[in-house]
Amino acid sequence: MGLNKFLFTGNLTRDAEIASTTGDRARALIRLAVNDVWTDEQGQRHERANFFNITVWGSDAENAAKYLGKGSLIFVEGRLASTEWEKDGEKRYGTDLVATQIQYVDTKKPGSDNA
Amino acid sequence: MGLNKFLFTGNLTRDAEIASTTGDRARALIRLAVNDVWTDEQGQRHERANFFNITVWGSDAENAAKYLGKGSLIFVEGRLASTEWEKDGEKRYGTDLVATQIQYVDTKKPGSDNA
Amino acid sequence: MGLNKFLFTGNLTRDAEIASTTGDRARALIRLAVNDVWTDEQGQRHERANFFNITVWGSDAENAAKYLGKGSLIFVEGRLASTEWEKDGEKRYGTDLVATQIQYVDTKKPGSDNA
Amino acid sequence: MGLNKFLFTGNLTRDAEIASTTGDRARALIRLAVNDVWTDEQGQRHERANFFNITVWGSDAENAAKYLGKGSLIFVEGRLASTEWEKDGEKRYGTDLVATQIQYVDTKKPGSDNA
DNA sequence: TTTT
DNA sequence: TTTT
Repeated sequence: MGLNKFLFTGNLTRDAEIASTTGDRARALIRLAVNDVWTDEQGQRHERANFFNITVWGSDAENAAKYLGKGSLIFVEGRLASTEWEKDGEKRYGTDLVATQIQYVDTKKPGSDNA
Repeated sequence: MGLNKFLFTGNLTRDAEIASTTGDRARALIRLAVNDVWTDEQGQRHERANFFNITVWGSDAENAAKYLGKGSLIFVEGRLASTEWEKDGEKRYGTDLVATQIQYVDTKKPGSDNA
Repeated sequence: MGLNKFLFTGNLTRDAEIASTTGDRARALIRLAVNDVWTDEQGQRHERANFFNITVWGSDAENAAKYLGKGSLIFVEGRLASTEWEKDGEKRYGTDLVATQIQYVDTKKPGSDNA
Repeated sequence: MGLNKFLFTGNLTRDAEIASTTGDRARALIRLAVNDVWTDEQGQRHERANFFNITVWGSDAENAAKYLGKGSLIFVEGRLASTEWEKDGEKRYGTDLVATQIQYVDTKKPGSDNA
């Protein structure tokens, strides 16, 4: 019921690929670099990239695998999901990013147009 | 330069507290439950809560510690930061959530009004 | 396909009421006051209320009419729709606000609890 | 004090231009098309564009005039302001959209890169 | 480590 | 007054 949304613009650091298909539902993984620029209190300019793994489902996943390559610029909207799992008897917590919508700003993949 | 934003509405699962102060800059941690309700293809209703740790800085942190208690309903906006660290010689990757704006929708803390 | 969202917290300036029902679909109108506080460059504090008419559909409309009265505090999420119409042979343009989700923060209506 | 926010992604329907400058404060107007796609209960696909006028102030206005042309894809965040005025002795009410943040997703203006 |  |  609560609002749960993320918004990114960034570039793929590798080609999008189908990671699995269960039933008829494809799942792709997108590795995104989101660039950050800021100036600190001393007026010094800084740059840093943040890297995110984003899960894409269904026909969005199939389109991503077809059209999105390394370097592609996209706008992504999605939801955050909290996860927990166990490793070596120790509980761990993490955050998953699931895309609900992708807009192709600049498709770098050969043979694809920006449609 | 890229767009990097998250938006949540949710309830605190515990009182907000100052976690540390470096120089004059306070840092608080907020533990947020964001409730999700959806109906699947079979018309079955599902509910699930997602839990997020959100870092708050400066005067926002001080106000959070003063006014936000367990159960408080807030709107939070912020940025996602990718992190990497090592444990037992193994690289791990995660995602931090940093608040840039908090709006108090319903303050549950005794002694605080919704002003 | 584009992102289109508004977010408000505010108080009703009058009781919510069903405005019409077409088929089985109810439509209610909510009149919301959203308070604004800011300090100008001279450090002077200002206050102002903004007033918005928000359209609510279906079961949300029925619930609003049942539970939301003058003074109720709510969180509303919704979409903006551009409209155009003619009056006296002159074209006019406006903006409609349509709720997609309402959270009751404080129900002022007698006989309703904050559930 | 209340939350008051809008979020759009859309394309400019014309070049951004400085509308006025008072003191040293520039004001620009952006005309945005926000595309909407949905499928109704009959499975029929619909498309519609919503058109919004957004006011931009200060250096954001100057940058918009420099970098944003017809077709540019942007993300805009801002506040809604209710307005009232009189025309022919009749009171009219409207809603203004004021940008607080603009992110350039795809700058179409010749001579500008997506920096 | 879990809120309404 | 309409963009992809």
